[in-house]
Amino acid sequence: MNFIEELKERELFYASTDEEKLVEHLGSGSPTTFYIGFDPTADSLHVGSLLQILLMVRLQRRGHRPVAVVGGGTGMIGDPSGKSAERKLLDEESLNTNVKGIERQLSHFLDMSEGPTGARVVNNYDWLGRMGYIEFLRDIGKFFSVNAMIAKESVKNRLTNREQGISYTEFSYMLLQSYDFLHLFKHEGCTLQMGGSDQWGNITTGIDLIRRLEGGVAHGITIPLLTTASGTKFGKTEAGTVWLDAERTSPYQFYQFWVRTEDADVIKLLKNFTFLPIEEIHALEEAHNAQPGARIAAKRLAEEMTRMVHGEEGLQAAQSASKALFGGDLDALSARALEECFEDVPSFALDADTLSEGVPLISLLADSGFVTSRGEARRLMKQGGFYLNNKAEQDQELVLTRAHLLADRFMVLRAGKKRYMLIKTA
RNA sequence: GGUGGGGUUCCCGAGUGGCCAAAGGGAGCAGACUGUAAAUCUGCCGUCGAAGACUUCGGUGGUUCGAAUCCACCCCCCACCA
Repeated sequence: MNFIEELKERELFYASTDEEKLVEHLGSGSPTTFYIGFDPTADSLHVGSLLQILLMVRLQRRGHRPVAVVGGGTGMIGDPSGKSAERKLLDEESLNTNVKGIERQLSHFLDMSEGPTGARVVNNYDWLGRMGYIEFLRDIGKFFSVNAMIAKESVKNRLTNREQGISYTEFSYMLLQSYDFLHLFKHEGCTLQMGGSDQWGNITTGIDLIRRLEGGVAHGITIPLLTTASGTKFGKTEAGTVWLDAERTSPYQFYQFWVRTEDADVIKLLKNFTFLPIEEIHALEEAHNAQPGARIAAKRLAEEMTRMVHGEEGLQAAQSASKALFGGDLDALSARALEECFEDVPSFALDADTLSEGVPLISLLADSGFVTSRGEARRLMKQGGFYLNNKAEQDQELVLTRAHLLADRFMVLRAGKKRYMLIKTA
């Protein structure tokens, strides 16, 4: 099975340039160098970009050579594709921090070893940053037709939008991305760019540029943008974006994110994100349909993803914490089991002396960050959604003392069915 | 630089002197139903609180008993023209 077929089978194919030639190119026996660009809008990548990373991994495993371009230069501009509003520009310092963080994460997934298929991470600021404006206009700008540029969907939307226009800066974005491709073609022998379907215009423009300036042949593949069956943004939870960095999204939270995948999405996500053989995914689908309540597929998805991102150790922590919290009777849990949860579950340290004097529950809820305000704490309790140590608690005047501790050290706060926080005395 | 249109609570978006903490929708949170799913229904959704009080409608200063709403100046965004 060739790469394109693999992508199609995994619902990861959206469009490509001449498919026949592309397949031939990739199957020639020698490694093809390909690239994907990453936006340095934060110092960590999130589950959305993970899909792109895994795409690189898939192709690298087939004996090709990945180049990850971190957009240190283009990040200063902002891609108008898929955006309805002008982007805020990042300053150089935070950009640098972000670039470093992303580089570190990419190296976790890609094989960075020396050799013909060893991955590289490059920063396009290295070539864009030192290019002069006049030089750019003369050498590159000359080859772009404004007529063609304004016909691009991404630009057209912003052009016809009366409320939100497009700045010259953003308008120039596609030139820079095209230049990236050209640069990589010349210096890295890169002949393939991949990206989300919103990148199609930018990719083809780059291919055109390579043909015109170098007479070279380059290719492009796009994959579908991630959406969920219920139309919400993928990769967001009540706590915000799901990051790959354990500091930002703990393995427990990461695991939980995947466990809660909607039925309608779970099989697609298994195909998109995991390396499980397609036959195994089909088997999971059957098992799921046979007894959907068991959430077999979602648990497997969570397991695979957590292991992939946080390792076996992270997976163990996430699973044991999940088991402890969703297992039922907290009283039966040992201090040790609770302690293990702390590594991962959001927690808050409470001063033991303060507790001896008594702490109003409402205050603790707000101060620990469990809820955003005292008003919300009251609301939560009034509506019956609050649990202290897994027992419903509606007394808004309750003052906590040492008597409320589990195993003499802990308290477990819970909102609704699934949001937990552990309070630990110190 | 000119003309016109805008900047409202997380987002979109009503509101043009008191009835406005501010319609409606979305997002979010909780409850019911469930399977840590979806859909649906219900409640909540500025802060503190028992009531009630306090802060908010780009900024600053005015007018007024009273302003998100009127006036002045300023800042920012958009469109068209130059």
